[in-house]
Amino acid sequence: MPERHFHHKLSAFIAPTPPELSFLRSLLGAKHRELPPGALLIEQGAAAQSSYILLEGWAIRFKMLSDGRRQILGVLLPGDLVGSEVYLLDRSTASVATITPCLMTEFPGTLLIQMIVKQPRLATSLLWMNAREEAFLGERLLSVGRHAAYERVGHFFAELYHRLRLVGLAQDDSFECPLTLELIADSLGMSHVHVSRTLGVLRDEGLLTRQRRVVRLLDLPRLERITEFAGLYLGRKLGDGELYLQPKFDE
Amino acid sequence: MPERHFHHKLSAFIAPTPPELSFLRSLLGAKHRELPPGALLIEQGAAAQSSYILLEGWAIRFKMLSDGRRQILGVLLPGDLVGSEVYLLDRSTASVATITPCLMTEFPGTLLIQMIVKQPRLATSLLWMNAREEAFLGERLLSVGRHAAYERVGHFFAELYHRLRLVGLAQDDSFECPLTLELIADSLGMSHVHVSRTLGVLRDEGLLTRQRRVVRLLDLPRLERITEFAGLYLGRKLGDGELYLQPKFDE
DNA sequence: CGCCTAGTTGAGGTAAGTCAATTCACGTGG
DNA sequence: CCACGTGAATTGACTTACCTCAACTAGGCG
Repeated sequence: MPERHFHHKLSAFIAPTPPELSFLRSLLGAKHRELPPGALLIEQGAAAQSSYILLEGWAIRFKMLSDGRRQILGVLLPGDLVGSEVYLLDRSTASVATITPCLMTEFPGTLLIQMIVKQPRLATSLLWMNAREEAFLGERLLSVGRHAAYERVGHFFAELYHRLRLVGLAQDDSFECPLTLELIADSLGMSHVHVSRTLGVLRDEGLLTRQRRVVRLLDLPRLERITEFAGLYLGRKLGDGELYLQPKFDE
Repeated sequence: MPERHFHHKLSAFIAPTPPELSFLRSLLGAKHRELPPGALLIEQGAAAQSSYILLEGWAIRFKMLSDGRRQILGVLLPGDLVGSEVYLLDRSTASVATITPCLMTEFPGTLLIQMIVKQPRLATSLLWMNAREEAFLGERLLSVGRHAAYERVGHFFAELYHRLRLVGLAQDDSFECPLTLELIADSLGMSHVHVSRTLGVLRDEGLLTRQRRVVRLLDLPRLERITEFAGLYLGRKLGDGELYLQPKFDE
C-alpha cells in the first residue's frame, strides 16, 4: 500500500472526512506511472501539464545551467507533491527526475484549482505541503549561503532523517539513502570531492556514518545543535510519536 | 495611492470582478502600519500572527545563525505579500524587517484561509504570488549554489529590475535601490567586500553601474545572457507592455 | 573475470574571505 | 559655512576554504 505515505503526511495536518477521503481515494487511484531511475518527469521551462504525487522512490527537483552546472532544489520523497506549481505558473521553473525506480500518481494540474473550490479543506492541506517545501528551500538557501561545508552536510542529513521519519521510512537513527556524493554535492552547492572529505570529518567527529547506502546519525542532538537545525517547519509539533490529527481549519 | 502596486501585480493574473474588487478594497483599507527603517516585523520562530501587504518601501525576509551570520531569503518590494505562510505553519520560519520606511496593510492570517472558500479566484491570485516567490527562492538557490560571483550579482540586479518594473518602480534602464553592499552580500551568500569588487568588474564590463542609490543596467540583454536569467517565473508573458488581464481560472 | 560506477585521497590552484586602512557622502551642530 | 562624526564604499595585503585534476581503490554485476 504505497499511498500510505501520502495519507500519513496529509493526516499530519487534517483528519479527512469521509467525503474527503473518497475524493482522495479517487485521486490516488488515478493513473499510476512507474518510472525507472534517471527518468526525466518534468523539464524546466516546458509548458506545465500534470502534477504528481510521489508514492514510492526518490526523485530530485533541479535546475541546470547551460555549461552543465546543476543545482538540486530539493529531494523528493514518498508522499511528496510534485509539480504543484504548474497550475499557477504556466511553465515549470525546474526539472524533476527520478533517481530510483519510482511510482507516481498523475493528475491534471487544474485539479488543484478545482479542489480549492470543492474541497477547500483538502486544498489547504496541499497548500500546507507547499509551504513546507518552501520552508525547505529557505533552509537550504541559508545553508548554502552561510554554512561552512560540514554544517551544510550535517544539516542536509538531519533534514532528510526527519522527513523520512514523518513518512515512516527511517527507523531508530538510520535510513537508506540512495543519493550519490554527486547528488549531495549538487544539493549543497559544493563538489563531490569536498562532500567526501566533509563526510570524513563528520565520521571522525562521531556524528554520522554513511556506508553503502545506509546513513546512520550517531549523535542527532549534537548534530542538530551544530547545524542549528530548527525543524520547526517539518510539521506541527507532535505529542511524542503520535500524529497531529486535528484540523487547523475552522469553518 | 500606494495600493496601486498591489492591484497592479494582482491584475497581472486575474481581472477582479466588482465583488472581488470591493473585497480587495476592504482588505486594503484594513489597519495600516507605518514602520521606520530597521523595524523587525516578524521574528523567526515566533508564533504566527498577522500577514501583511507591503504597500510602500523595501523590506527583507531573512534568517540568522547564532553567531550573527545572516542569509536574506528575499527582498520584499511594494505589492508583495508578507508572511503569507503564517496561516499554514504555526511558527514563522524567517524574520522580516524593513530597510526603508514602509507602509503596510495588516490583516489576520486566517483571512487567507477564509478567502479560499469565499473568494477562490482571489485566493488563487494570492497563491500565484506565493508560487512566484517560491520561484524566486529557487532561482536564488541556483545562483548562490552554482553561480560565480559576477553571475550572482548580475542576476540579482536583473531580477530586481524586472520585479520593480512589474509594479512601475523602474523606468528605462534604471531604478532606485536602497540596498547596501552588506544587504546584497547577505542575499547572495558572499562578503560585502567581494560584492564591491564584483560590482567593479560589472562596471568595467559595461554591464551596470551603481552610484549613490541608483542602479543602471547598461546592457540588459547581455546581462541576462551572461547570468542565464530566465524570467519565466516573473509573470505571464505579456504582449509588449500590456498586462495580462485574462483569468487563468476556469469555473 | 573484468568492467563500470562510486568513492577516496593527494597535490596544487584559485575564488572568495578576513582584517584593516582610507576615502567618500551626507547630516548635524558650532 | 565649515568642522566634525557616522555609516557606506573602496582598496590592498594576506589567508583559507573549497575546487580541479588526477590517480587509485572498492563494490556490484553481467
